[in-house]
Amino acid sequence: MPPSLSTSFQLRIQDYDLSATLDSGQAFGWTRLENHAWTGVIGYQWVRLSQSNDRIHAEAAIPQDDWSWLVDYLQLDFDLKNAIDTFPPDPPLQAAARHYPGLHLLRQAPWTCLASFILSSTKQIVQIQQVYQLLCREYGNPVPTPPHFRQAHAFPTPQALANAGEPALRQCRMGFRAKYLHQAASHIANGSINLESLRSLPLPIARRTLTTLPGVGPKIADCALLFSCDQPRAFPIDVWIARTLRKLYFKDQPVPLPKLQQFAEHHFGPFAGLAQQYLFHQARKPRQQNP
DNA sequence: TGCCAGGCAGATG
DNA sequence: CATCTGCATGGC
Repeated sequence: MPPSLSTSFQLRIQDYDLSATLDSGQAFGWTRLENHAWTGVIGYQWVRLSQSNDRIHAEAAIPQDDWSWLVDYLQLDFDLKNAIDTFPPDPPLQAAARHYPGLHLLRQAPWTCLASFILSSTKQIVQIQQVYQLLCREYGNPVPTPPHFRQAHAFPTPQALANAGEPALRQCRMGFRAKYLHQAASHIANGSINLESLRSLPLPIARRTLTTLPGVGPKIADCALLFSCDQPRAFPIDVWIARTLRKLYFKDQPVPLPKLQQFAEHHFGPFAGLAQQYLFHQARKPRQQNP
């Protein structure tokens, strides 16, 4: 067996906060273990991730000779400092970015990401995580899992969810979103929309494509585009971000969503979506005064 | 207990 | 355009 084939992987890295990143409302399939470790499934790979000082540690279920899928998912090569340098010299944003050094954007699989955000509307993050896990266990393919860990499953394919049917999906506690998820899955499964192609389309075109799907409006479209389709200017505006933008930039006036969207795109620059992630994290997990 | 949650679609002025 | 409402479910 070549020495490069191993179930474990380590990488030295600066400016990466694994826990903040996995727990920032981008991806819903991660389970926090004790001592700051996480387990989840990337594609068809089970992984356990942890961080100590300047190292990311990964443990897979089966030996790997190529970890690029992990590097890609975690965006370990992404130059965070360079991106933050493009932010406007805007005190509230600069402060938010300083509060969460090392918070990155992930690069998820487009279908997994789109589907999980279809489930997200007017649901709390904890509930989205529950429904996500339920869907994986019911309709996802089992993946190799190390002993002493609960059997893991991949996220279900569009075909699997299309075949399941709306009433069955409703059993997974997603309520009225079952119809949206089922229709979206059917469209993707029959090829009328190619999610991978969104990665090379201009942002406005990619948006228009996604919002033709039932249950996908501007917010969910931008989540999928930002978190999985290489669209760093996408700027999802949910209730938290809307509140934050109104408070920080509009003196708490009731500015309508389209106006906020327009403002954000002009104000935050080429990595607007990353700025959004810092503002979101700060709004959702306000940190008590820094020492 | 009631309010609200990483919204959207359809209906009304 | 802008605003309003119904939609399921469950955490706090």
